[in-house]
Amino acid sequence: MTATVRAIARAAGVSHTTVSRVLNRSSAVRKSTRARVLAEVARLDYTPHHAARALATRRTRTIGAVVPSIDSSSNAAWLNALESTLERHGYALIIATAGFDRDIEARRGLDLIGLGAEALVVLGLEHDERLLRAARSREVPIVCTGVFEPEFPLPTIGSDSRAMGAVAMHHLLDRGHEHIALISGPLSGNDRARMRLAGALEAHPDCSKLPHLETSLSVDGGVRAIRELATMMPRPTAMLCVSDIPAMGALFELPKQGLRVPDDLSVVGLDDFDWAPHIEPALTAVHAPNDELGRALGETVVRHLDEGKPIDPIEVKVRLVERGSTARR
Amino acid sequence: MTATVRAIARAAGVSHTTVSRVLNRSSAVRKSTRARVLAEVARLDYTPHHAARALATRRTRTIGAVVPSIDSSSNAAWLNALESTLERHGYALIIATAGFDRDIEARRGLDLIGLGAEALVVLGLEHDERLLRAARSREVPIVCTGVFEPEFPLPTIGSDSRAMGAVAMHHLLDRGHEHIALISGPLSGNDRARMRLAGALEAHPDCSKLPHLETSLSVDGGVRAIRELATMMPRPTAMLCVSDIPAMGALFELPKQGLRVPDDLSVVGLDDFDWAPHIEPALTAVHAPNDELGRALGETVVRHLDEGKPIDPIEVKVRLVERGSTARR
DNA sequence: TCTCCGCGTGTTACCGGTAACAACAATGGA
DNA sequence: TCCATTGTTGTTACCGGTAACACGCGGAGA
Repeated sequence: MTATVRAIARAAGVSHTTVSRVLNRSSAVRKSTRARVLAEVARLDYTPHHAARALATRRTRTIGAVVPSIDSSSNAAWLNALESTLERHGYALIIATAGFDRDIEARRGLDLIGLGAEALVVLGLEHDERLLRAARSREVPIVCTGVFEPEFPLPTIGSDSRAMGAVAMHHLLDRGHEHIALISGPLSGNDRARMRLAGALEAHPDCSKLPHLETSLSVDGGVRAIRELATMMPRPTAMLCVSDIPAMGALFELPKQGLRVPDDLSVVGLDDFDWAPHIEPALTAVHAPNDELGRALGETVVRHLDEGKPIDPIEVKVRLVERGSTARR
Repeated sequence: MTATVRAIARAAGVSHTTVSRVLNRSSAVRKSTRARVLAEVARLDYTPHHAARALATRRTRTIGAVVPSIDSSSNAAWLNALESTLERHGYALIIATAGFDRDIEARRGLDLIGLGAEALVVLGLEHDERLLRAARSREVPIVCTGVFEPEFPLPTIGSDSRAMGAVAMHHLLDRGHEHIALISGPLSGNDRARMRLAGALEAHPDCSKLPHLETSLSVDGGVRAIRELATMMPRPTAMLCVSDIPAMGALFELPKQGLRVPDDLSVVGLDDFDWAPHIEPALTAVHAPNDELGRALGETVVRHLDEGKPIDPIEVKVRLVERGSTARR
């Protein structure tokens, strides 16, 4: 029932090609013809049929992203910025969720390629070979985000996960802490978390005996981790949270366990979410600029698709923001 | 370069229609033929061309959602559940962000329709007439979410925003509070917030003189609201946060202003995010089940598109969870 | 034996755009 | 006056699927 180029053409008394030309400014059209066509376009409330155009041009102007879940603060933030950036350039974003399962990630990635995604954004470095092969053979570029590894065969756009861990660890070491507990979410299927953790450990001169608590990636996970930590003897003098999400739970639970921050225990987080400056005590954290990340992703991918520029790795720099949750030992 | 039905057909020595039939089980195909075709499909790594299929079938199996932003906890949560639900039924979700601007929302909604979205999910009741008209004329169903209004001309799937406000207000009234401050994010362009607020006010016998602080929808907004509230004379004995996001900031800032919760001031929130039970004191809040909402949205839309069932309004029930942040006056 | 039916398959057209190419008029310089 | 060039438009094919229809064939029933 909806108008087509041919319907417009008939109404305006021209050929359907001329209508297409008017709509795409692809070649010269007489001013009067153009006006007549545009009038009919408006009158008949014409909207181009995306699938038809995609079929003819072999361009969908669609980008795919596969993430573990939409509703984790860090992903949501860069996805949001990515979507806005793409929109400004006339691209759409399709998001698929895959949890932390590599098989599912591959399946969803293949779905997106099948849907016509012209580029794929995925998290981290580890991906199923089937997905990589399919993307290569169909010439769909893959961008790995949430990490920065300039030597990696695929382009990475993100922050140096190892450095994030290391910066946080150095901060604690500088303040005289040695016995430092590490808290992280699940490491399986999450190489970003593993790299953050590894970066932190490597920065410690004697990392082999640092306690590491692996909990769920939730506020509640942080709470449970602290209950466990409270029983440790000797108690660590500091803790490093590989994600801010459990850090929030930790800051809530520590006082309940009779532990004052930072007097009894210093706490440092990675991510630096918006609540970090306001919680009591304010959380010292390594800031990961997710907005900047989303914009960088979008701009780079668009420049590649529109102008053929290569997708080069980009490091989104992090910085430590010192607040009240850490103190000299 | 990628394989097409015709390429498969040539390789398998059949017609391209037969290949299509094998892939869609649309009519009987001899077992041996079927096997031959499937072998070639696998060998040539064939993937259906989505745009071509969409053009021929006039189905895209794509749903659109227009939200203010992806990275607000409540939206992210139901979007996540919606995406998973749709995926299970073979549908893709395209998310567009529009802030709280009705014009932009209309533009982005039209974009999604142009992209071939078979249904549109939008937040709240107020929408640009152009968008509604376009959806109607193209027979794209629109579902309003984040609200429940059975009498509204468009189907609504969500929680009764007024009731959320009312439940919270009654809780405070029951505990003997009368002088109750209301804190909300920006009301402009956000009818859900306005309805929550209205519901709360209407539940109060003498609502005309209740103070209302409109701040930004952020933790920082809550902090600033409390700084303002601390100067009020006489000071309210309770506050009702129309969203949990500023509620977090409020709970952080209140002790800094020398106000103890709940002794000096009771606090109740709407939404009940995951941190609510863990913050100190634990936040009494009206729980909005966003996961359930996302699933309900997905199932209903899919049932409509796949089975022709009507999209009926669905109320996602809320409940008050009483915790430590509210007390008898 | 003949007809009818259903199964399996191919032929052909169509979905709604874009693009290569042809056609034709008007213009301008030789 | 003639030809090359430019500007404007139409013809036709094609992108990669799906679907209506036709057709040949074998078996069942009359």
